[in-house]
Amino acid sequence: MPYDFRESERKWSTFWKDERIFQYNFNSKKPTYSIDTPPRYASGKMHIGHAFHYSHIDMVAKYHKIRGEEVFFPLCFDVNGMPIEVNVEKKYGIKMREYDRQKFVKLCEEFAEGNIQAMISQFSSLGITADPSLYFKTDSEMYRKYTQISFIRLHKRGLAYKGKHPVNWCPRCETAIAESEIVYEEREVSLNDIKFSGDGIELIISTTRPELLPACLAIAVNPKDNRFANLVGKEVKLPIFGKEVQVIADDEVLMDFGTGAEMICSVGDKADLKMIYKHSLPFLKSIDEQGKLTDIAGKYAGLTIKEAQKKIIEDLKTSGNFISSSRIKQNVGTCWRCGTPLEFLQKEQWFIKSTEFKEDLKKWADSLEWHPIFMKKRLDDWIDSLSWDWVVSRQRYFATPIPLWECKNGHTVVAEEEQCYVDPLIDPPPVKECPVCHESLKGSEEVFDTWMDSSISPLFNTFYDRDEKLFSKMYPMSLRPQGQDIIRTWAYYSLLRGNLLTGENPWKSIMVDGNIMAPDGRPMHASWGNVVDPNVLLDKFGADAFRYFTASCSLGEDTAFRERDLVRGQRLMNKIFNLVSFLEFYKGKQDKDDELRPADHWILRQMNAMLSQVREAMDSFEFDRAIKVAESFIWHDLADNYVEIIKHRITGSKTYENFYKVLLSSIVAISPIFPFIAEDSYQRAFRSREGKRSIFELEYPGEASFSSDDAETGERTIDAISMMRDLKVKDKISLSDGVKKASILSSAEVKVDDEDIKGTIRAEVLSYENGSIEEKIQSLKLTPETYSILREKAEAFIKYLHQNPVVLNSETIEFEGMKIKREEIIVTKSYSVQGMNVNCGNGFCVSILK
RNA sequence: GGGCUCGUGGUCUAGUGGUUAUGACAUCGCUCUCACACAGCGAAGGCCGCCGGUUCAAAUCCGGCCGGGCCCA
Repeated sequence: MPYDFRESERKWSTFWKDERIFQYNFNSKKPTYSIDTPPRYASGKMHIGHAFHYSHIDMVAKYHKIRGEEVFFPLCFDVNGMPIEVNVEKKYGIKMREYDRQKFVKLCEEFAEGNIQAMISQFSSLGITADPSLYFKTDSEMYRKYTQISFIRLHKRGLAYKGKHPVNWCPRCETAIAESEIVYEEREVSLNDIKFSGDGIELIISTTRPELLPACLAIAVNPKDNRFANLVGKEVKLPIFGKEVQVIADDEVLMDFGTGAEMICSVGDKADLKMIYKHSLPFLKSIDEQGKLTDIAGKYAGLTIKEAQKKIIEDLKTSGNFISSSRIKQNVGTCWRCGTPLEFLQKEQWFIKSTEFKEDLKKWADSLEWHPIFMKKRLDDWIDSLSWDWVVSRQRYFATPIPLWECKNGHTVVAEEEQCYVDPLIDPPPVKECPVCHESLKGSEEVFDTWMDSSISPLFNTFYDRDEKLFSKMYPMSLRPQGQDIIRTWAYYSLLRGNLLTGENPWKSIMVDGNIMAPDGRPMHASWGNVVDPNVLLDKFGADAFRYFTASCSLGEDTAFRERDLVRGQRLMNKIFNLVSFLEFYKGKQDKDDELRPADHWILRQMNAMLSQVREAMDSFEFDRAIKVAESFIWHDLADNYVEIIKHRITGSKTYENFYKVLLSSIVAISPIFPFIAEDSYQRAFRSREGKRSIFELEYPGEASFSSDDAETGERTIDAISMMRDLKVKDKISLSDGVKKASILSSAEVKVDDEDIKGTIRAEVLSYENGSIEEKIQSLKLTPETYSILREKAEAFIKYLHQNPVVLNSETIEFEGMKIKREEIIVTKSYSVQGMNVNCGNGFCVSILK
């Protein structure tokens, strides 16, 4: 009966849950291995990318468990923020900003909660055993409390402050628009060339926004641009307005856009914003919330953007400053609701200081262990590129409220720590009135950037401020696993917050994962029709097969989805099932005493090598290497060769015991990747003797002792047997049929295990023959060391050896004045034996006689 | 446009200076063989994206180009 993975997966995931196999034990004496689980965002079903990431994380968790560590792997969900708001709007056909705020938040909470249940069950079917006893959700009061407290602490230390920063603003809806609410549209706009003049100089700039002329702060040119080389640093006058601005150099100015000179205004777009911070220019407000020009626009004040644009162009024409205009295509950010082009509007925002910690941040990042290492460079580059502090306030509903109250004069009162969790729209301020101007206080309507919540996960997980003793034991955590796309957010902000609040990095190492692409190599998009549903895969191939695929992807690299890897995974799963069936079949049928034979030593040697390679690979998060090594051992060494050789003697107790041990060790080694078949095998064939409830309560196997000499003989025996079996296949002799004679043909002595050969091949006799065997050099290899000594003469040397094989009989070989040791040459010979059907390998040939 | 990254048989992939480039899936032979036909044995299939450089020697190091991916508050 073949392996029923559906039944097995159902059974063991329930078993793990009921028996709490993966529950963290706070009283354990084992060292803790803690994982800062990415809180899964609860906006909908998990897709294949999530399944992929969490499978990797789960492999790490299970691996550390069998390495004897107490694994802290919380089950957690992120719910704050816009995607859920948008989903709720869609689901109920409502608009957030036109709906009652508290009711809307309730709908968001319910929506998220509904998804969470579905996600927990998906985790479970993937064999991901994140610990429900360590459950958290980022909108719980307990969690938000620490988001708020951490803000209060940073505020007290002067690290949180209020300043001006632009937000995307829809002048028609009169509201802030989040980045992800922006719809980019290609529109045709006018690019106008306008003449600026100064003290004996003149230059022509290009702009699509002439109405921002009154807010012009500077003219920027590229320092490499010879056309403007003599103008940098000089002052020019704004046409119409007469104000003097400086010509500055910045290498981000595009030389081939328009005339190569551009206005820096406050604030037309993101490029302007960067320039303003970079060159410390002031913020001017030339457009107001309704999209009309402000007082600084002088006679244009009160005009709409369109009107002002027309009027200013007309006036520029009159004054002779208008040179020309051309139509270009441009991506314009528009409001998702009404399609109005958005403005960048300066508003009061809360910041957390980060730019002054740039050098510290790089040092902190440097003291983390990165997997893979190149991901650190991305963070470093991000840090280097920072021009302004972290803006933490958002004008939205479903997130952690900023714990403060304001009076009408703009003074703020921040909540006391004891009040948290606090909602200033509901709860009263800690003082009755503004301590500065005695005006009444109003709760802030703003909420935190959701990264404020997510980036305290390592603090929350380690009981920061809740339990000093636990905190000092748990912090920093062992590992932060995360996606490459959020290095600049989650990793960066967590590193900043953790260090600012505790003076220490939040984790010891970080593992950064790539993405799963569609089979066509592009990202999966519903609209491209290339999405692969993980549930379909689980039903068709099973969770272990899916995990096999995820293991075969190198950490940090984007990999196209490959169903064929699931095919292979499923086959390996069945291979293991059948090996266990074989063991079970012979259980209790041992009726003779025996001794370990060379092949047994050989399999132990191979197993040791496999175990240490898998360990090294898993220690460095190289799942692909781990699965490859384990698979090759199980499939080829164990199943193809060892099982064949012991079939004739498994009724001996030592043989059986050896197979039992090797098989169990192999299954334990692979259990983090193949948890279901591993558990199933354990329960079926090993639990009654091993005693532990689950395979995950066993420890990673240690080194087995073996004799090297015997292992060598074993290897030759394996070679001889596989060549002989091959001959049987070629001669169409059934493998179960006996043969009269099996022969080893060689000119030199060959040490093999006669009994195993006879037993496996079912030969009556094994004879050693020194017949008329012709030896021919099949291939010659030099060790790399020899190769580097011989260099260009290497090929000539190899040719010489081919022509004069006799010299290989001496210890040292002289060639063009150089002496090369015989042992530096690796020779493979080919053999032929006249009149006989033979198979030849490394050092000898074999034949069989029916 | 910038940073990082990837580009290897039909498909996907291993391989960070050396000799005959790894494996999987698919394909084609031959075998129901007593754990497994979800298997075994064998075969075919590659100027390692392109161009140039360094080197006795490059899939591998360097530069440029072309194409894919992530990120750019």
